[in-house]
Amino acid sequence: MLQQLFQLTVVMSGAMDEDLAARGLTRARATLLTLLYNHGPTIQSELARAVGASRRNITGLVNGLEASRLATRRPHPSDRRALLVALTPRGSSAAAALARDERALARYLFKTVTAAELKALTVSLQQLLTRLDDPAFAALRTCALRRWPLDRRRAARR
Amino acid sequence: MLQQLFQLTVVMSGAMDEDLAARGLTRARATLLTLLYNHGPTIQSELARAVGASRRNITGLVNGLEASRLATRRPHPSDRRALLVALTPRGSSAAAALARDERALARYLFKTVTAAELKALTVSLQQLLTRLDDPAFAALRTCALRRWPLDRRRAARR
DNA sequence: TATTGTTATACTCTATAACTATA
DNA sequence: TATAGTTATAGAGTATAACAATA
Repeated sequence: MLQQLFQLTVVMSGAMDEDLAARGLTRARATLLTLLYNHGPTIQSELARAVGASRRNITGLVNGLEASRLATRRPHPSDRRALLVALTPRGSSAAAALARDERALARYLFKTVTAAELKALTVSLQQLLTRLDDPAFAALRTCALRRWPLDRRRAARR
Repeated sequence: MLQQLFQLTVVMSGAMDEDLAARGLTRARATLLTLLYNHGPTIQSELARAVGASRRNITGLVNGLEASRLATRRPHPSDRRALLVALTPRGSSAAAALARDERALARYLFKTVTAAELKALTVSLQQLLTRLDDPAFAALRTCALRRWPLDRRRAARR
C-alpha cells in the first residue's frame, strides 16, 4: 500500500514534470506562475515568503519567467527598494491553461471512480495527510522515493 | 480530491527529501543506494538502464556515493571496459536503515486505518495508477505541482 | 538598523556530444 | 561496429554570504 502511494507519487510527479517541460516550464517556475496568476502582481520578497524559497532563488526564477516573456518586473509605486512582478498576457494565458488542464486531468482520473469510492478515498487521504502533519511524524519520516516505475517507462521510450 | 492527492504527493515528496538530506543523501543517490542494496554489485551501464538515467549521470552519482564512502568501484572480472559498483559496509548499513525506517513509516501512517479502509484505498489507488498508465492519459496529463503547503511549513521553521 | 534585490560562489541533477579503451 | 565509462559543456534549482540602495 505504501509502495502504491510511492508509485502514485512518483508517476504523478514525473508526469507533471514532463508536461511542464512540454510547455517550456519547470516546476519551480510553474509554481511562481500560478501564484502570480492567483494573487496578482507581487514583490519578490513576498514571493519568496509565499513559496518558501530564498530571495536569491526568486531572482533566478523571475529571470527565467521574464526571459520566456511570461512575467515582467516593474518598480513598486511606493517602495523604491521593491520590484513588482506581474504576468504578461502570455503568462496569464499559460497559467489559465495550466489550471484548465488540471481540471481536465481530475475529470479523467476520477471518471471511473464511483461517488462512494471517492468519498472513502477522500477520507483516507485526509487521514494520511493528518498523520503526515503530526509532529510525531517528524521523528519517523523517511524512505527514498522509488523511481524505477517511471524511469523504466522513460528508458523504454528511448 | 485531486488537490488532496497533489498535497499528499507534495508533502510526502518534501518529507522524503528532507529526511534524505538529514542522512547526507539526495534522492538520486538514495535510489542508486537502494538499487545496489537489492541487486548487489552492478556495472554502471546496467545502473543507467535500471534507473533510466544517462551513463554520464551515473558517473556523477557514483562519484557522489564514493565520496561519501557508501560505494566503491572495482574492475569487472571479465569485461575490462566495465566497472562494478558495490556498496561498502557503510553503504549497506545506510541502505538497510532506509528500508527499515520505511517500514516504520508505513506502520505509523496506516496505524489508524482499518483493514476495510485499507482495502478500499488500495483498490482506488490501483485504479488511479491504471488510469495514469493509460496511453490516453498522455494527451491529458498536466498541472503544476503545488508546493505551497510544504513550503509554508519550511518557511515557518525559519 | 532592517529590508529589498542583486552579485558572487558553490553544489546537485540533468542532458548532449565527443572521446578512449575495450569487445 | 558497438559498448563502457569518461571528459567537456551547459542549464536549472537551491543555498549562503556579502553588498548597494532604500526604508
